[in-house]
Parts: sequence; structure tokens; C-alpha cells
Amino acid sequence: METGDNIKEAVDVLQQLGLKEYEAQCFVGLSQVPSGTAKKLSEMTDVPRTRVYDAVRVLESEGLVEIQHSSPQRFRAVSMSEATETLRNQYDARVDRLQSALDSIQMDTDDDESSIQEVWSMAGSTAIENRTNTLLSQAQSEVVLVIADESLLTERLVAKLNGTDDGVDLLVGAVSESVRTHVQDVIPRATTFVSGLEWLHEGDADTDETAIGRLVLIDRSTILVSSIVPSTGEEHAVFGEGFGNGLVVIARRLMSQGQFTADN
Amino acid sequence: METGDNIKEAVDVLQQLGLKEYEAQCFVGLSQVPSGTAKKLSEMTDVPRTRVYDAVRVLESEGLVEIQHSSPQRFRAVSMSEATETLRNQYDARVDRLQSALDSIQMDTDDDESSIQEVWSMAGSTAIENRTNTLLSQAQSEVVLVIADESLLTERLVAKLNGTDDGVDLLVGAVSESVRTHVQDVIPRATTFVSGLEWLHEGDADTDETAIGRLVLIDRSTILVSSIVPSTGEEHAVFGEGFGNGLVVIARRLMSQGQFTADN
DNA sequence: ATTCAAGTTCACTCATTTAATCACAAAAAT
DNA sequence: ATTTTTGTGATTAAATGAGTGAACTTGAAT
Repeated sequence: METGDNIKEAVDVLQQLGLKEYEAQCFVGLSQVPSGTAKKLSEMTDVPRTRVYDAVRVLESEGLVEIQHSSPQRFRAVSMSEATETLRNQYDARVDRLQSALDSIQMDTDDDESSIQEVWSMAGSTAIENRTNTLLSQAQSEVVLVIADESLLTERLVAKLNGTDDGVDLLVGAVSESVRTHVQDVIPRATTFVSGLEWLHEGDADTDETAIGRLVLIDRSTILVSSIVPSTGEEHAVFGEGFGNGLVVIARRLMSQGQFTADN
Repeated sequence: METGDNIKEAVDVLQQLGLKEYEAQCFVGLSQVPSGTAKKLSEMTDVPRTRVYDAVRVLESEGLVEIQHSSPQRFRAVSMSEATETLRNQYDARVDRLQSALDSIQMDTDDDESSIQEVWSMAGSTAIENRTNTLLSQAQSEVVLVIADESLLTERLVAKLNGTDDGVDLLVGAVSESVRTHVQDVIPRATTFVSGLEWLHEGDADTDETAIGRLVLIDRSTILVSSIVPSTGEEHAVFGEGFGNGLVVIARRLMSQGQFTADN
């Protein structure tokens, strides 16, 4: 059922946004009718009638629902645009509060006696994309980027690449010729090539091995390699810094062995 | 203690953003130090050492923390800007998903045999501000606005007011002369006045009565009145639509009795 | 006035989730 | 070799939320 799934999806997202199940269901229910009573709502959702009142009251206090104090009470959802706006404002406000709370806690500046030989792991596509961005901003002389999948070439990434300093060499590799030409189109100043690294696209369909997502090498001294785990589709990454870092050394070695072949 | 409170605040906000207590504490702990082990973390926060691992693993999967798989493992938080960016992206993505899920559910268009004599209540400053905005957009001929407190005159509200169609009369009332002149400054095209309604600012300090926050009357047929509950500081509002609506009638009556006196 | 039904609130149980503790194996350090 | 750290897993306890039913209002109908 089409709408049924969408309803479930909406309830789901609302719960992720912090609403309880009853609250989410009531809100979605109300968003389908101009207004409704507790009875009507409990019929169209599977919220027990006696609990509709609680749920709706919470929703009202959060600015998502209006209540008419008549008998029977009537409820109605605020407009979609008002609701999403309210939710977004709420979250933005929270992130802002977090930011200022953390800002006011100064960090212990024991130097991190580290960097060399450390390999860090992280996960999550957005986080990895953010890190990629941060790294690109730090580039002084060279950026080597290999992307396995066209979908990873987001607008934001393209913008960032095009915005890098002119003194920075931009080498962008793709796994296939078609992706390469596309990359060359959107990032004219880059030197593009088709990666000669076979292991980059092991794990396509047939094999169940994890495939490489992106590879970022900055100034030959910082590297990030991500992979997509086939079962969940999640993106994981490893990250190393420092010219002498083992991971970085390996990456340089691979390059100098001519595995990366520039085509133009 | 200054930072102690800020730490609590940060943990609190992170929980509101969906993290569990241990996760929130670990993240805040890590954000105070370049990198740390489970032991160190459990000492600086009050997360049991044996549970640091779980918490940090979740944080990693959410892109907020990096893990170095050595022995002992070392953890570090991503930079503040990356963290807030990741969180914000995550939330925006959710709100977007909600929007499209709800969009695809069309609403039952049984006419709402309503409007007249209905009074709805809602709560939450942002929601009320959003509704105010929506109402201002709908104005055809006249807007009467009375604000009790200068703080309610947000940038957004001012922009909205200045952006209303020229054919719409703009009457803005303030509770004091000083607020009035300020209003006149930022909204030149408005006709401003000092509200003669004493009950608007009953409940200042001494009395514990709830004070009126804002009063919005659109085209003499839609009204919204909000009040601030003194104990919690929350803003609540009542809202009525339709020329014949009781609340609207009362509002018109008050106006025509000369309670609102234009000064210029 | 009394009764009845619908509307509403409240209190309580059960299930799930999360916090907190413990026992133990593996790894490092002494 | 022995003793401390480090990491995993299981287990208990506390808190939260879902689900249910009794009881109390209210307004309409007898």
C-alpha cells in the first residue's frame, strides 16, 4: 500500500525527531484531516482513544497541533510548512546551544604526542563528507581524489574542488571512462584519470567484498579511504595524518608505482 | 562552577538531539581533550569504564568520534565544526524526509464545517511566531498588531511587516511610548500607537497574572492573542477565524470602543 | 430529576530501553 | 611468571513508554 508506507515513514521520521510513537501517529493522523476528535483519531491511527489526549497535549506544547477546548475537544495539525519550520527552528536552536556550550569549554592543550603511525576510523557518509571537505580546505599543494561512484560526487564536493587555490594540483581519478569524462566536465581545472587500481572496484555485485568509496590524499601527507559495507550500505573510513604515517606511506607508494595513470 | 554548568548544558542538549546519556558525556569529555582512552574518559566523566566502548562505538557510527584501533584504543572527537555540521545535516535530512512523506499523503478534503465560533489554542514561541507570519501573509486589507515586549519584535517579524502589500493598512501598537518610537523607526510605513488597553500589561512583576504577549488582528476577521505564563515563561496563544467568530467579535468591539487610539 | 452514553482523566500493568555492576578473558607491563 | 590494564559479554536494576481499564465528568435523552 502506497500511502500506508508513507505514513509509516512519516511516523518513523517523527520519532527520530524526538516524538513518541503516540505523538507521531496522532500528528500524522491529524495531518490527513482538517480537524478531528479523539475518537476519530483513535480510529484512524492505532493509538488508544484514552491516550490521544496526552499525546495531543504534548504536540500542542511543541507547537505542532492546535486544540479547540470544546466538548468534544477538536484537534488539528498546524500546516505542513509551519510544522517543518517549527521543527527545523527547534533543532537549529539546539545545535546553536550546543555550539556555544562547547565553545565555552576550553580544551586541554596537552599536545597530542601523536600523529605518526596513527590510523583513525570513522563512519557515516555525511561525517565522512564533512571531513573530506575539511581536508580539502587544508590542501597546500596537491589533492588526489579517487571516487568509485558518481553519487559521491556531490554538488558540495564539486564546489569545494572548484574553489581550491590555484596553486593546488587537482588530480581526480574515476573508476571508469564514463565517470571520468563527467568529472572532467564539472571540474575543468582538474587533471582526471581512470584509476588503474583494480582493487578499487573489487566487490561489485558478484563478489560480496566491500567496495572502495573514496580515496583522498592531501599534500602526500594526509589520507582518507572509505569503503561501503555491502550488507548495510554504510560508509566507513580510515584516516591517517603525517608524512611518515604508515597508511600515508603506502598510499604514496601505490601512486609512485604508476598505479595511478594520468590520461591527460 | 562555570565550565561544569556548560558541560551539563552540552550533555543536556546532546541528549535532546537524540544521544544517550553515556554517549553525550563521552562526546563532551572527548571534546575537552585532543584524544583519550577509555580509562581517561571514564575518569573525566561519570561513565563506567566498561561502557565507554559501547558509547564511543555508537558515536563513531554517527560520525561524531574517530577511533584508533590500537591497544589501548584511543578516541577523539571530530572538530566542533564538523560535529555541528554533521548533526545539522542529519536533522535537515530528517525534516526533508518528513516533508516528502507527508506531501505524498493527500488530505481528506471533507470540508471542515467549522471556522465559526471556534477558538483554538496552541503553544510555543516559535510555533506562534510561525503562525503570526502565516497570518500576515494572508492579510488583504488590514493588520493590527500589538506587542507587549520589544523582544517579540524579531527581525523576521519586522521584515514580514515591511514586506506586506501596500494596500494593507498596518497598525502597530506598543505598550509604552519608548517601544512605540522604536517600532516607528524600524517599520516606517506602519501607523503606530500606544495601546490604551490597560489589561494588556497587567501582570508585571508584582501581580502574578499572565501578561499578554502579542495580539494580531487580520482583516478584522482573524485574531491571535498570546500570553506568557509567568511561572514557566512559556507562551500560549488562542486563535480564532471568521468574521462572526466570538473572539474576533470581541476584538473588533474593543477596537471600536476606542480602546486602541492611533496617535499619528 | 434520573439515567445513560459519550468524553475525559487517572492510575496501573507490562514490555522495552537504558543505566549501572560484575565476571572474565586477553593483552600489556612489571 | 605475576600483576595490572584493557576489552567483551552477561546480568541486574531503574526508568521510560506502550497498552489497558476503572472511575469520574458532562451533556443530552428519557
